[in-house]
Amino acid sequence: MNTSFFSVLAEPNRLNIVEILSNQPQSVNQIVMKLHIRQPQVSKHLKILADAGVVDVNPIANKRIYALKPQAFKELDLWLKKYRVLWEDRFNALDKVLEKEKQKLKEERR
Amino acid sequence: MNTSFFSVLAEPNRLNIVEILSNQPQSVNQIVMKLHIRQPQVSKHLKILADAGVVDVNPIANKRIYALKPQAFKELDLWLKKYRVLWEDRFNALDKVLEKEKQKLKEERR
DNA sequence: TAATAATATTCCTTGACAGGAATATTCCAT
DNA sequence: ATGGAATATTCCTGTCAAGGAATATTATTA
Repeated sequence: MNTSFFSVLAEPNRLNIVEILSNQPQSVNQIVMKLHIRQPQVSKHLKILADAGVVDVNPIANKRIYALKPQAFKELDLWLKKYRVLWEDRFNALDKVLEKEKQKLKEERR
Repeated sequence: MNTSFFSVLAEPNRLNIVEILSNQPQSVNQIVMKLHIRQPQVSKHLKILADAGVVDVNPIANKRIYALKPQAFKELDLWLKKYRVLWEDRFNALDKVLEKEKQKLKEERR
């Protein structure tokens, strides 16, 4: 996992755009109408999202239909797998580590 | 989902710290030794991570053991659920939307 | 209590990035 | 080819966040 996915979603308007596109692919103007920013900013954000591989474009007539790219989210899901043990593991690894640290301290003092 | 989780992980060193902590909770110095930045920066990044609820601290002697907070990752997982249909759905919604847009255009021309 | 280890904070500077405004580009219909 | 609709790009400015350096704080040990 690299940081580019996180950094593009760190901008509130871009996260909004992603949420909007999660309903269905749509054109720039459709997105503009659902946000409180102007068209040039939306185009800029879409470019950043496209460069990061989060969305892609399909031109239809003189409209451009933006859609989420499944691969990006698939990769995030894969990355997140590593962290599922955090809450799925029934027994808490933290307690064990802390206990071990305390033991080490005691031993050092002997 | 708010952007704070994404924005804290957008910084490469912080993402590194998270990956390091995914192995096990550990002290500031242990983290410093595994990165190429100095202790004050690590402390700063840890503070940002803590403020965002991604990590928390347990003091042991004069060390401070940082650990990932499961809840943060659980929330990301929950958010991501909405996007799983993107690659799990066998039939591709994009094609349908594009087809529909083309239809609309044709109808407008009549 | 003084010294030291471990960690946190402050101040400063610089670079990146978002929005506004204006303009450019692309595509389509006539 | 011309006009208009849809979208993209450029330039500018202000803000914010990261790193460096120095220093402060906290906790432990002697």
